[in-house]
Amino acid sequence: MARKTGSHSEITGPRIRAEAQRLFARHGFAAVSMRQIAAAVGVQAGALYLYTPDKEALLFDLLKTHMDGLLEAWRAEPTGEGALTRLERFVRFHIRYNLERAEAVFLSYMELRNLGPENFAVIEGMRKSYETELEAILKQGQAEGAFDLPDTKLATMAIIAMLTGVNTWFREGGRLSRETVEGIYWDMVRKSVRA
Amino acid sequence: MARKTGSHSEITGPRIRAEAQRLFARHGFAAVSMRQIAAAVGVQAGALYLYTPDKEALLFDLLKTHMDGLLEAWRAEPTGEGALTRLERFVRFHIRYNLERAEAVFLSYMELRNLGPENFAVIEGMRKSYETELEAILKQGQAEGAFDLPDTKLATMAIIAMLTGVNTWFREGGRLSRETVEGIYWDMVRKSVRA
DNA sequence: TTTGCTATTGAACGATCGTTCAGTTAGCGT
DNA sequence: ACGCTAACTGAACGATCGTTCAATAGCAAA
Repeated sequence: MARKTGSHSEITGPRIRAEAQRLFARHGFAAVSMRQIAAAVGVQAGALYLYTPDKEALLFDLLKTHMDGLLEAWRAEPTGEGALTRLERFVRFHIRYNLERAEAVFLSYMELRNLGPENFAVIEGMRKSYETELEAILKQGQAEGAFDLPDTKLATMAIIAMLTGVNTWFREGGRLSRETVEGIYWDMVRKSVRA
Repeated sequence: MARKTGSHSEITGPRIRAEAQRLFARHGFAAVSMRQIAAAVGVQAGALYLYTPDKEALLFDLLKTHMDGLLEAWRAEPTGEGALTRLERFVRFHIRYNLERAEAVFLSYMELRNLGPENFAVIEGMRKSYETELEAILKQGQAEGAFDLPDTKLATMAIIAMLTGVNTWFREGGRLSRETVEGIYWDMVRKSVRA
């Protein structure tokens, strides 16, 4: 037995990334073996190395892909004029986008330390530039006199932590719909920054 | 060579827990071997099993001890009468207590999944009861008419996530002192909940 | 100074780890 | 029908994993 019937790299490749993401998110990068990933895909461990040079590169690919998607999606989002409108867009976008990709978000926050220094710097830089998007909005609001914030950097971190926290407790089909949650969080954020 | 000169269980025990906490926080539970912990303590791997039945129990002990300390410290905190005062106490307490124990906090959030179901339930229950402390304050403020919150459970999660987020970026000796940070966060929280 | 206990070593256990590679089969253009 | 190549197997590599245990050295009480 060697090649499997119906096997194609355009199918196996994505499946490997999908199963790796699922397993890494569930058990943690270090706790998941290449053999477990292979088994989930339905393939032998050696076959994974046709798709990734090593285990860390597989993780990096997942994180990089996620951050690329996040930054691109935010740039594609319609941008309002006033800081208040832009902030509401950001709050709702962040909650929605992250809830739709819970596994990838989880990985991006938990498994960064398993990257080597260069790979770490790449992801960290992308995260930083995402945070800068929010900070720019806060600065604009400050300049407009719509917000009253003693420190925009700190407010940026506070707001992002609060929004990302939704992922830790929100469950589809629970007591509150995603739209309701978006609304309530937007309300709290709006009040917390207002002049 | 068997027993080391000057060796005592009251010394080695705490050192094992301290080094384990440091290494688990830095590299993750699954990525740290018993031999690494032993080496950090200056002992052979087998000696660790005089102090813990297995690796998971070592992690559980760290998490349990941390949560015990957190709950006890909060109960020892002076409790104001008004909801606003009590909320300020909580905000400042949470930031201060967590910043002083960054490694333990990090572990409590990242390594829960490495516990078996029973151990997991214990820690999860303690976390829940800590969250309930905050929610009680929010409910009181709601009843007093001092706060305006559509959902106290959600506000609880939002505030805790925001406060705990300080640990991800705060560095001693940085641009802002811990007291300043406490003040700014308290300002944002106060505004976000006010009627 | 002997005795009993405490603390630890060091070797060993089987299992599993990430990774490599020669060999083998399936798909496909010719 | 053939030959080339893409896709994968299965076995193997040395390293390391968590854990156990008989042997032993330092300590404290007698």
